[in-house]
Amino acid sequence: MRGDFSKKVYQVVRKIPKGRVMTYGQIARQLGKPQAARAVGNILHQNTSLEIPCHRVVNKKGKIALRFAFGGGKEQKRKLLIEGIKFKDKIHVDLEKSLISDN
DNA sequence: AAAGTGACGCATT
DNA sequence: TAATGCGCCACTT
Repeated sequence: MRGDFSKKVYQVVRKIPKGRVMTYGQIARQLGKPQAARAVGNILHQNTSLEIPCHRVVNKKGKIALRFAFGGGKEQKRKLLIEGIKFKDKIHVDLEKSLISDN
């Protein structure tokens, strides 16, 4: 986590409440860089810190990260289920229920 | 310093 | 509706 952008990303991710999720794009937009969704994912991928609830970040379709840092997507899913987040299928969370609104 | 990478997302087929 | 293409951007080599 060298750059400023990383810090901002972590800052936002830390604020995601338990039981809710955000998309990479939302985070990018919230940081004023609507085109940086991919970079956000990249940064979270590198993140190994357990302090940051990066499991609460999914892509726009609600798909979890299959190559999650520890234990792959199954670990991410496990964490989300523990928080009560509902899944539409094996790899997609139910965004209608848990996605944080943009405003 | 240039080129490669990918936990993305939108447009186009 | 599913596949593919491709621009984007922080980070690593």
